[in-house]
Amino acid sequence: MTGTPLQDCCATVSGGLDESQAAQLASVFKVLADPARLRLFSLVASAESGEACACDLVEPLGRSQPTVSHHLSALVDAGLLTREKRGRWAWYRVVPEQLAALQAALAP
Amino acid sequence: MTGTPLQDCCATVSGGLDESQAAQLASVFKVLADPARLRLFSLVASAESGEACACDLVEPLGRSQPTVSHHLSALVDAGLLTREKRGRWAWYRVVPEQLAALQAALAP
DNA sequence: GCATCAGATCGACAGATGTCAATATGTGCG
DNA sequence: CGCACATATTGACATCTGTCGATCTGATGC
Repeated sequence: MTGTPLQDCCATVSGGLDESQAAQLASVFKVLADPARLRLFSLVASAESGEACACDLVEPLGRSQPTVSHHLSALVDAGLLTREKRGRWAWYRVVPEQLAALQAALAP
Repeated sequence: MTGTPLQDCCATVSGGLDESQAAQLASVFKVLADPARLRLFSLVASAESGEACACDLVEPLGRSQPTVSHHLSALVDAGLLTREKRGRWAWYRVVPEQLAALQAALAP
């Protein structure tokens, strides 16, 4: 889970991926392939202000605080979210570029 | 892994998914979250005729025949590919609707 | 300094997953 | 029928992964 940009350009899923390209793309999908992370991501994405505090994510997810922190780190490592610590709190925002890159990878 | 259509309409990732929606969407991502399956899918997607025979997929993937068959079944179960048996051979095609649904789920 | 709070990290553990060898199923051909 | 071939299924195994409780790290406020 590198967080590096998904591809230089236009290496879509329909193009005959080699093993390393496939591994890289798969690693990003893997992060989204979990209900907890998917819900965390959607919670951040649907935040009014464009960002969400970790403290507001534990309760709606219904999982322990360490688990939420773990999943948020995975989303950050995958380049899907950014984390900014302000005082005691951690604020998360979506990375539209990575979302767009994923979407592009699925384009025929 | 049901293969049911991904959503009735417009339940994007940015909309506050509930647990069951998230689980369903995650199960499709999970199938793509593996290099072997991603490469199989891209091989089928890039086939000239729009379909590919399983016999032509084992060698380029570099994995055993049972493993390839296993992954192809997963892709079919997820609704990403269809399988048609003709004689001794099995032919696979992509399901554009499911691909489009996935793409739509990532739309902001 | 000290107590408190938010969040990250660690350690452990049950359950899921990818892989292969062996075997089964089913199809076409003499 | 009987053999060869293409796939699918089964069983076993090592590895990965999600989860939690306990603990550590920092920041705030008295």
